Amino acid sequence: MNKLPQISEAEYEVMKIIWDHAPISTNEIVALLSKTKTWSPKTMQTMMIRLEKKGAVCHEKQGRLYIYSPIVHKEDYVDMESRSFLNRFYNGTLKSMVSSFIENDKLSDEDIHELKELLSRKTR
Amino acid sequence: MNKLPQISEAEYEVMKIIWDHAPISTNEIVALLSKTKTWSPKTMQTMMIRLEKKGAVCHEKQGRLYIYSPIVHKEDYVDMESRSFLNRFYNGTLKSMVSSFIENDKLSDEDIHELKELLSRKTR
DNA sequence: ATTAACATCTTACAGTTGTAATATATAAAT
DNA sequence: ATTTATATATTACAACTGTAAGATGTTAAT
Repeated sequence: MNKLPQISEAEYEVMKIIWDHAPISTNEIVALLSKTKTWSPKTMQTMMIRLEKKGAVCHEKQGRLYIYSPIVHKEDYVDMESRSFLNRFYNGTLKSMVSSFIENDKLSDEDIHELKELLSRKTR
Repeated sequence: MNKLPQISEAEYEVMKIIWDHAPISTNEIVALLSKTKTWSPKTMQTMMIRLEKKGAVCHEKQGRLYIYSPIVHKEDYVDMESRSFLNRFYNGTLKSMVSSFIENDKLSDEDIHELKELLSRKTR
């Protein structure tokens, strides 16, 4: 049961690219991130280095280029964050969160309908 | 639409006490926090000062004692954090989160049943 | 009046994060 | 061979966080 590293918000944006496109070179990461972020390539590179130091990703060399791959699994990470979030704000349960959303009218009738659909489908 | 301050994880623990017990003195905050935290009272006081600087709480004096009250509303804050969390990890929708929980078998039959209950109650 | 308690105020310090700039090494171009 | 381009490595720096310790001021006790 290896503990997952903590990944900052900006680092997480880099992780998403790596998860979706690994194995992927530094340049490709920069190109993809540039589509949505205004960060300097230097900044992006700092993220990659930090992610590697944290054990979230690794790289292999291809000539002098770095090719990155994830070590941490996305599902595991999102899972951990979700549990942590629910613990912090909703007594640790999804039910509590959904309940609160309903109470505070955060959900449209449409949303509620879709959720019921989802749940029904699961109960065979 | 005043922007909410960012409140760190440790600061949030202090906020919870203030939300639940305001108006509340420094000493009472320390006493209540000590039940679950091992922090030094100095540390707790630092949190209070930072929360005030951020505009999350305010105080009035009673003799030389400080009596704290929240400025930021808990609902608003949890709301913001929830939206932010969903955006980061679940495309911004609760549906996506619930869906993922179902897919990954994070929910017991019991949980699913209760959720359906909740949702049904709301539809009229 | 002094002193002891104690509340608040000021300062500290290292780790993380956001956000790069500069330096170095190496491959490509001429 | 030299210059140029470019990838990686090193360094920077301030804000935020966790975690307090020490200084100062004020009330309470003697």
